[in-house]
Amino acid sequence: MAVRWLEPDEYDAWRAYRRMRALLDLEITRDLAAHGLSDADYDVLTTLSGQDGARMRIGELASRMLWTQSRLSHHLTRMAGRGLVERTAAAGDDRGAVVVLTDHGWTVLRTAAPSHVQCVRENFIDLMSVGQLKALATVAHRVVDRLGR
Amino acid sequence: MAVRWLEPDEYDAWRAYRRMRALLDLEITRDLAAHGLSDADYDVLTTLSGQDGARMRIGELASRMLWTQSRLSHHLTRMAGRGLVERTAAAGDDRGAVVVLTDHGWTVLRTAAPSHVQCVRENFIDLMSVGQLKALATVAHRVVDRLGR
DNA sequence: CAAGATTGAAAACTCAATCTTA
DNA sequence: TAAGATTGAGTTTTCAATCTTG
Repeated sequence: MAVRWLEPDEYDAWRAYRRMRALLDLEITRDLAAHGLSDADYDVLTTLSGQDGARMRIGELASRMLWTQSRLSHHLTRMAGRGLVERTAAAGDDRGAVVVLTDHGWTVLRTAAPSHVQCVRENFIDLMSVGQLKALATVAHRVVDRLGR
Repeated sequence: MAVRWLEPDEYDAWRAYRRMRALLDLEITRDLAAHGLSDADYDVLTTLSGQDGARMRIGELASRMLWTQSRLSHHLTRMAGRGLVERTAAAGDDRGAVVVLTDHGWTVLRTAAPSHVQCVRENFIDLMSVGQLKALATVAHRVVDRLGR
């Protein structure tokens, strides 16, 4: 099978995409660190905050975040230790567990969010035209449709 | 200071972008793992392979990859242990060190590359129109210009 | 036995401290 | 003292094994 290597334009786009990601990640990490949060912490907090009662089954949270349950379990232990979340029993299934955002978790999230959103805006969203934003969204959705189970 | 939250379209694009990244990373990781490589390994190998003599000063390699020297140093120790790269002295500066791709490193890279490129093609590049590819590249370059040093 | 989740050990990454030469 | 790089300790992530309930 002959390999179809990337054309110059394709290779350039791929490399630029990779570099953008890396730089944006560094910037976001820096921004969140100022509020005492890691990227992972913030993902957990925002994902929970979007749910009714800010609570979720652990397995569901893990699959939503595309994390392994093991990773999430370890991470929740640390976050619970800092008072950001709490583990509670699942109603109707004694095997299951539910994580809930604590008041403190809410407070920290609300404190960090404005600066985070501004960071995303300044360094990503606001650098695009409407057409580019739309192109990005379209492409992203196609990739997600293809790879998302 | 009032926060400019993301508009629905912006939020959707941001979320889709994040999910695309995560899924694409998982797929690429899976593909490379079949050849015994991590994403980090592959980045080191390809970056080195693009240089004259497949050799680079360690500090230069670190900054090119946007890694800390510490991370790279630890990683090179492991890669050297597997025979993928070799540390050598830098000509003209006895403080410096140079990493070189070994023959084995080349072999592994050439073995893994075709499948990796196909993975990137199938799940990313080939899912875009020419216009979308161009939009992506433009945006990525803008972000890189803004955040890169 | 399968599902839901946790655990412990090993690998990878980060951070600050250290070592060596310019 | 600064530049180039490595080291060790602590944290996070991964991988496989385990525990508990359906």
